[in-house]
Amino acid sequence: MNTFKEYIASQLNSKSPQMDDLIENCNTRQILKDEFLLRQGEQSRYIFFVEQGLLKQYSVDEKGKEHILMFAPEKWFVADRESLYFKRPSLYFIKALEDSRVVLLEESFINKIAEVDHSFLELNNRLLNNHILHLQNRINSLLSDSAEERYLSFVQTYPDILLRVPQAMVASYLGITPESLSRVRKDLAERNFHK
Amino acid sequence: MNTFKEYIASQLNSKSPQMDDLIENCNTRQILKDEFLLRQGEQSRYIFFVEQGLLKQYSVDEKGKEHILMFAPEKWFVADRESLYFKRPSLYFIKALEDSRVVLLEESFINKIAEVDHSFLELNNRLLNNHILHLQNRINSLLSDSAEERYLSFVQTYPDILLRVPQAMVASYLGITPESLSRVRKDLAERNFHK
DNA sequence: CGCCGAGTTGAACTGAATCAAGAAACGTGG
DNA sequence: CCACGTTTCTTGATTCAGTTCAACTCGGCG
Repeated sequence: MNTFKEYIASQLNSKSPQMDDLIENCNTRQILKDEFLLRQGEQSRYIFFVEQGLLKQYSVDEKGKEHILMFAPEKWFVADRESLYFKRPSLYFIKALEDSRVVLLEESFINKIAEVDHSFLELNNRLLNNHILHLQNRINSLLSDSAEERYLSFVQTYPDILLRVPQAMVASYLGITPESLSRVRKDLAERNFHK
Repeated sequence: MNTFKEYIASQLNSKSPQMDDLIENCNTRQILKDEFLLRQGEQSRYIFFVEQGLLKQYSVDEKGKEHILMFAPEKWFVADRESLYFKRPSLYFIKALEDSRVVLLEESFINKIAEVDHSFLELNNRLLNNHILHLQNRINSLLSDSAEERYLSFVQTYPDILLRVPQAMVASYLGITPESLSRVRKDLAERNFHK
């Protein structure tokens, strides 16, 4: 098991029956590989928490090319905050890369649970701050680093995800073509070999 | 005038003398062009609110090249959340591009003011969400768009900043060289002229 | 005047994209 | 267990967007 309830319990030191109630009232959905949780143009109503499986958030440009904004494996949250929070049609898709189990959290959930347990706000804040710093560092990496450097730090940061998704998706996350990633890997392998 | 107090008042509908107290107890600093508010390697203690002037947050890579993560004009917040929130040495610099007046907010300020006025958490949340969506859209733009497209959307989004900073800094924000930006602009001008 | 920083322009170069073809890996049904 | 098609990955040849480096222009300002 790897539930939302357990995750919250592990992050918060307090417990209460009312909180358990709230958490158990959330919708949990079992979804299949390639199912959508959100489509470009739709308005998103939920923050998603991944209990099991793997999601991707991505955009599709005019030429039909995918650009992956994030992968969300177990214990991660994904949301299109622009759509959810500012009630605008979403620019992004969210789709399952594996059969997954996902908890759907309405926007009001945060407020409700915060009423019951004030330390939850602390957690929420930590999560938001953490998200921001990751995005910031990714921007910095896109501005500063070569394709190879970005690949290496991806391998460092997400070794688990590397093994779970096709190479072409890693390329899309890094902002390069699958062909380029293949060559980057070839170069690295050769340089490693000749030591 | 263009104070932090006024800004908060404009964003919140409630007012209280205790809140005014808290706000007035914050340090405000007058800083000169080219002064630093944060250096790479230091640990940041503050969220900065710009009352007047203009800041930039940026990194410097091994080759000494600058990469601008954000500009912060009047009424904006800047912080290195990685450093502030997670107590790590900062990867970034924050520096004044003009003589500026900046309010220094300690991390605890958020908690204190939230105790006094609960609707402040709402505002804090809106700001964090807003920040996240901007970062996300910028990543998407770096993944999807050409230099020219990124320049055009910069012009759209920050027409004011465009006029206040040297072109080379816009280039650094966009992730291209000053020479490239010069050529992008030339091309745009020519294409506009021929019809 | 003459200098200085900011911006432009040119020519050569390079990292990554594109297009096209082939090789491996994989699952599925016979 | 093999034969099959499908999706994934690699490789090569070519093109292209953006970089690099160097020289030059321009406008302000002492």
